[in-house]
Amino acid sequence: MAKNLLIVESPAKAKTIEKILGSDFEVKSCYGHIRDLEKDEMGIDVKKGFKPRYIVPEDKQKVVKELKQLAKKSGEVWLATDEDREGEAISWHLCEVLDLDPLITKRIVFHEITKPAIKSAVDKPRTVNMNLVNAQQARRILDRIVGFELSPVLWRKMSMRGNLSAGRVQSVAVRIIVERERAINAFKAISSFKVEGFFHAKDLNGKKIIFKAEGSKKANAEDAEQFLNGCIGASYKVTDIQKKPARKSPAAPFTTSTLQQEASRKLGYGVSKTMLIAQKLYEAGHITYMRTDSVNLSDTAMQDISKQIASSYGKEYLQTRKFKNKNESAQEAHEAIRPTYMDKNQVDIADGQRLYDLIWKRTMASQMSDAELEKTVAQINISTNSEILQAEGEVMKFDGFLKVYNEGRDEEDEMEEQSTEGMLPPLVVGQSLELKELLATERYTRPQPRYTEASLVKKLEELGIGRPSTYAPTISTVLKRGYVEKRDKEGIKRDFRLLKLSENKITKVIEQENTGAEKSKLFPTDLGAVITDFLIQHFDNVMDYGFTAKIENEFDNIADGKEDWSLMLNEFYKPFKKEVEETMEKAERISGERDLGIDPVSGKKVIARMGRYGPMVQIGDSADTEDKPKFAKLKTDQSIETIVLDEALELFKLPRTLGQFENENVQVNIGRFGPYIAHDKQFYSLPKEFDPYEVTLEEATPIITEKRQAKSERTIKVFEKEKIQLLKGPYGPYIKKGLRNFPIPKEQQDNVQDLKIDEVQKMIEYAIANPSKGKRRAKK
DNA sequence: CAGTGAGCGAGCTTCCGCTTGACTT
Repeated sequence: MAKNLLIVESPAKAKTIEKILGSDFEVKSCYGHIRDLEKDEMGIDVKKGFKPRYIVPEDKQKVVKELKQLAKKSGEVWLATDEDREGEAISWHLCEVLDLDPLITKRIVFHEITKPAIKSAVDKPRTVNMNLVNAQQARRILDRIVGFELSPVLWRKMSMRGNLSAGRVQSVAVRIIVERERAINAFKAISSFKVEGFFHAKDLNGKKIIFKAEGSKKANAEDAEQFLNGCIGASYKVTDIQKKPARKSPAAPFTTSTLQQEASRKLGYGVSKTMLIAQKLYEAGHITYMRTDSVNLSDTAMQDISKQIASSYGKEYLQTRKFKNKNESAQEAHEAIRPTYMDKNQVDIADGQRLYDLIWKRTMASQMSDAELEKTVAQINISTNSEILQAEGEVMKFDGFLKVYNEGRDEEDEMEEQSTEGMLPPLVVGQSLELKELLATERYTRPQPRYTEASLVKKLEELGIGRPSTYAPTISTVLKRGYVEKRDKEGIKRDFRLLKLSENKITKVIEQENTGAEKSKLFPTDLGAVITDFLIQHFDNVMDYGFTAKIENEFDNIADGKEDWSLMLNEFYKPFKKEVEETMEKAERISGERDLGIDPVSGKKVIARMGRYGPMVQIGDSADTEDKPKFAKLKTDQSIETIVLDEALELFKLPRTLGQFENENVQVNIGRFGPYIAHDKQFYSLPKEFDPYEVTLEEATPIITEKRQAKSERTIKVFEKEKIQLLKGPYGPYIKKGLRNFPIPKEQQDNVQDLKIDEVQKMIEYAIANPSKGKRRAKK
């Protein structure tokens, strides 16, 4: 008898399931969705009740052809795609393509790839749930409508070139970044003084130590000074000691989102890197599926984990738990991310060990005992004063899960928790204390931090926007479109005041701290900001943070058979399409224009706005044909929203034409690598002792001639058309193309004079294709 | 590491969600 054909989404799953099911089944994978909407005219017949037109995309035709052939010669076809909206739709598309009747074709689901789960699924097959399929179609069609209607509006209204796009997920992601940036810019730091007393004491071994106690109030400068004055000659006494037990519980096992966050915090990985490595671990069979929103662990996994905890750490460390998903939008088609075998500690995957360790530890910890702590709070009385100082200490009584793993924290959470963990010396009520010093330190409130890739994912997940499979691609998209940039920001120096009472004398000092420095954070570009404002202005419905949650609710109703999908789409489409048409017709070009003031030299208006080539400042009116306006590009750390008149005017000082030398203009400018002089299509970097805003023609010409001389001595040959040079270096000849250098193979170094352009091209291509050799040389 | 910046207009671009490909040395 012919084998039955069982179809799943992932090929890695297919292999495991085939082993479990044995000889009755052949298990194949369809590699996710096999059909999608046609791209022409949106692939939707709006007038015929939003009837979708599906096609098999180019890259899926091979898979579909194979499945068709297999289905023909197989016994029964079983559909085992994931148990969520998308999985249900994939099953239905398979019915359509493989010519199966969805009313009778067997459809099974399981949340975990274990023998009992799959066997019991096979025992009770159902059929395709068309309501759920319709909910997916509504989701797909709505996303297509939003994306393919909004994007052309941007093409029409934006003067800047590039592939612009908008969509339900990406546009809100950009909005989050833009609004955070504005909150940071609008933030005004408020300072207050925090009082800390440092006291001498002895620890259990009689060793001298110093411990800290804090005042409860935040004071202004005057009050702080007055308080310190009042403490001159005071004595200090312990008046109360409270001990409280505390517990700490482990976090749930990883989902896609929490894995991305922890890998970012602990390993510094971007979300794409995390997913790439996780994919490799999954394909090698080391971990369960990595695109999941579920925190569940299978029973067999729980047994495996329990056994491992008991044998490695002892029974007292074991405390099993069932975690519940906090996220309403979760569809939980898979398990949490966990190792497939807990006794496996080493993985042979490039870059995979550290991520695997993280997954292993988090999984172990999730089923381990709570950590038990004892918190001690001591009150310290000041004889001259009603203010009370409080010392806090924490002692670990039982480490529990902390033996294995402690979850990292975001900057955002750190701001709220000013933790004072640590040990206190043994203290008794009534004990007198000797003061070392009393400090009143000026502290500033901080704005919220900018998002990292991972904290943006966390935010999107909280809003129910996007899915585990799309978090990383969404971030890539907004970066690729130039709406958002990932970069570092240098901090600025800030003074803060410090009052110190020591040996009954008060001293005042001003110290400096660095503030606002950020690494690898997401910043909105001007392009992202102006497009966001435009979209909010005209399409506030779609741009609303609650929009996805709202339509998800309706998709749920469709899935429950309580709502008709084409009616739901129509309800959305009518006002949306009207707004699209009105905006296309009436809306002004997107410019983000801001008045900065008047140029004192020319008396003309200075504005900042988006131009054809990006954000810029402009002096004078575009319509003025007599006296044409002047333009200058913004620097990378400047933006239309925050630039001020003086900064704008500064930009017009460069590039500066100094005059002519050898009948060619001499210009100074600041480039990516610092100030430079441009002359006769050549660039010469400006020595540090010269200021680009001050340097004169007389100073510049010697620089040109000297550098040219030095260069000519080093030059062997120039292929001018291609801007490729052969140069002499201390280690032998090399190729210079633009700003990059490339090696010349040893065998050919003797006859560099005779090299032809195509030979040199080949060397460059080779060097680019084999970067390892270049790197080794560069390191030395 | 230049210069450009308005609007017109061929013909182009675009969404979200599911899954991994592999023309060659």
